Amino acid sequence: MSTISDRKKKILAAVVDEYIRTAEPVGSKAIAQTAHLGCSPATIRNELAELVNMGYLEQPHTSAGRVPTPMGYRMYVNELMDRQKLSLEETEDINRRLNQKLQELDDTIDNVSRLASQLTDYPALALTTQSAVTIKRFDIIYVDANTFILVVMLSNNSVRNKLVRLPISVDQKMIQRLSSLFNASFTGITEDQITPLLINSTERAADDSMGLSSVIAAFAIEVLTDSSTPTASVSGENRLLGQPEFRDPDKAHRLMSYLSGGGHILPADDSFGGTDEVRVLIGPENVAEELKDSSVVIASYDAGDNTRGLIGVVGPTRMDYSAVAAKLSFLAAGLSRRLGGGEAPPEGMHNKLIIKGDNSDGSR
Amino acid sequence: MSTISDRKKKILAAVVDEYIRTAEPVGSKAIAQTAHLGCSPATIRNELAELVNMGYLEQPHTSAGRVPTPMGYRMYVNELMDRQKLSLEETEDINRRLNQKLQELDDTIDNVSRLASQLTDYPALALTTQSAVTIKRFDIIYVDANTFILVVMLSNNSVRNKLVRLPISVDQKMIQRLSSLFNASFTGITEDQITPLLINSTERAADDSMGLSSVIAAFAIEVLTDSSTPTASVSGENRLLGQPEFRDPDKAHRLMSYLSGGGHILPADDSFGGTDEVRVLIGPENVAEELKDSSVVIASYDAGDNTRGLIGVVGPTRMDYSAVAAKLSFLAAGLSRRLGGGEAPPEGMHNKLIIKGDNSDGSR
DNA sequence: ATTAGCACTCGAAAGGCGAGAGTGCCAACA
DNA sequence: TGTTGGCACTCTCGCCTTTCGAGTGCTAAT
Repeated sequence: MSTISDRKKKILAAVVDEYIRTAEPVGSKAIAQTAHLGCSPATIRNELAELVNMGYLEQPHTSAGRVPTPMGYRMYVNELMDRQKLSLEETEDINRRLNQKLQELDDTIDNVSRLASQLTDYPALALTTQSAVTIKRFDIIYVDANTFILVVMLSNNSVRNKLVRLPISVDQKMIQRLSSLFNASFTGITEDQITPLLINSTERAADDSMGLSSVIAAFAIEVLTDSSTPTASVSGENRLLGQPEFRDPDKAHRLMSYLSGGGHILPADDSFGGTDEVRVLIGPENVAEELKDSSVVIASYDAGDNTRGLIGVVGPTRMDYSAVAAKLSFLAAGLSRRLGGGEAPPEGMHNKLIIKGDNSDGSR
Repeated sequence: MSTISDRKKKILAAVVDEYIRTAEPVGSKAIAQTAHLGCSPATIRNELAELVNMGYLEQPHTSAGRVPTPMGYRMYVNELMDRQKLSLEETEDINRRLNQKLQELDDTIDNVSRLASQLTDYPALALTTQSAVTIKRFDIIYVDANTFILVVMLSNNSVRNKLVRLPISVDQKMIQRLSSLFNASFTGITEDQITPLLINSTERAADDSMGLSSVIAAFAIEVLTDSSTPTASVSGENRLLGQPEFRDPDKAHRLMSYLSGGGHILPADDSFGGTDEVRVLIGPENVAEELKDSSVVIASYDAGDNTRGLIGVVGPTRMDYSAVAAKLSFLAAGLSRRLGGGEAPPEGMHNKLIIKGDNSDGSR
């Protein structure tokens, strides 16, 4: 791939900036005015023609302005765009919302996606890629002869409970016995270590003739699968309709349906790097067919207990990458600080914004 | 209001049915064929003209077919449409899904709205109008010197928990003392009965010099407010885009934004009647400006503990009222059976479908 | 009261036209 | 050699006109 002159870069950046702003193909004249390089529209036209040849730009039709190609966006994201720093108001706003959100019930993942969507004004989704979860503690609370409450504390420090009602009577002794037995033998193990054998032995040890053990074990399994199954939450699909590229209802419908289905945004294979890395996937770089002409910006955060969470934002390729990346990065850092175990930078501090993308060759 | 001939009713019904099916203005010829009354298109034209005069129909423009007015739909819903019974497959499908859904975590409200949306293929929302909730049981589980778990069982039989971590150490005795104290004095009371006075006395009784009581009380308050605050869950907004009347992206956007905001669908004033009543609000009968040209079908179910839940479906006025009402009714009955305390009819049984609407005078 | 016939109306789709934005190229220039 | 003004050209978009057809309203006959 041939090198690219400095002036071309400036022009390319100007085209992308302008196109992001207006959503209209941008012409030579406009660039001559906005990017203050001392040269005339004619010169710029020559440069533009070359940028088209190189594959960074394209024209919708012969006599229209230029529009960035995915490759153009890629160049822009990797090298050209100014890494936005958020204003003080913005950072304060985000922190304030974060504090407020996380205080509410810890349906965190819903809140995170909603927050991301509100901040960026694009549809957003949050997901956790929970790794192996184990039970840290197991308690059973006796309510009355037919009722007890299971309480399970997981290795990721979330607590789950379930109310169990029985058609038969159980005495308090039995519950206590079961409680301590489960607390002893079901802690520290992963889901697939809960075997019928284990359940059986517990049952015998507790002198449990009524099969309570299996009910309880079922709950343990349910909680563990549930917690180690990655869950997704999508918010603000409707914001898609604000974007001119989705004026076509069919197009919008397709993408929205895909998203509502908890769309799998990530290229499954690669593992995400460090916390403060932001990944950008542009148009055809996406694996999902439905996303081939949209872009996705993803940030990753430390959700504690070796769990990583992801926040993603979906929009047209003509997305405001700079602003979105900055916001997501900051949001992710904030979440890591609150949820993660590690040594996070103090609040309000800007992390260096590292943006990575698909390392596909530039071919189209 | 003058009476309306029998044949007119049949014609009106035919118009609405056909329009619901095709979304296109329906002409005299089409009716002559579908509704098998032995008369010619010309006769039907005369009748149609009168129906227009009476306000049941209108024409988009002079030489187009007829389209029902809200008043026409109202007549259709109240008297004309055949109360659909669901097929056996459909009822089985719903029951199956219900059983499955409710087994998963009891984020029931989300599941209910999602299910309603899937069933009807319209956007749906579920809400609970929780009444005064009290605490039934209060437990504190000691984990370690700095950690304990609060477990609260509410009068509506849901159980909430919270993990509390302290910068200071607490001994197990203290926790036990607090647990039994709270279990004694915080049960059976509503949120506003938790006064600083009460907290203080608990604090003193427990010999709690570290203010643990207020932390715990804060949780109690949080849970109670949270549970008695009505919450809404909206699903399937995107299905709106499948409807031809929402091909205009702006229109779609407006309504979707409104819905996503947890739109207040109900006319606030009136209390909902019995469980198995389905309410239909047509176009301008809606209070919210955003819904003035859409329709809403609402069913109510018994969510236990004197709590009523609502399931609503939103669509164009040209909505398939019959099918939607039948499905929602059945769904609501199923939910009542599972969640409610009372004497519900057995599974699979069809309840009589009672449809009520706005009792506004027929004026436009 | 119903029906067949017919002129009429109006919107949707198809074609034509002009304006304007933007290009590509060329010749002149530093 | 790179830059610039000039100019003819291209293509879309919006606007107007025309055509077509579905469906009506009215009238006269049954």
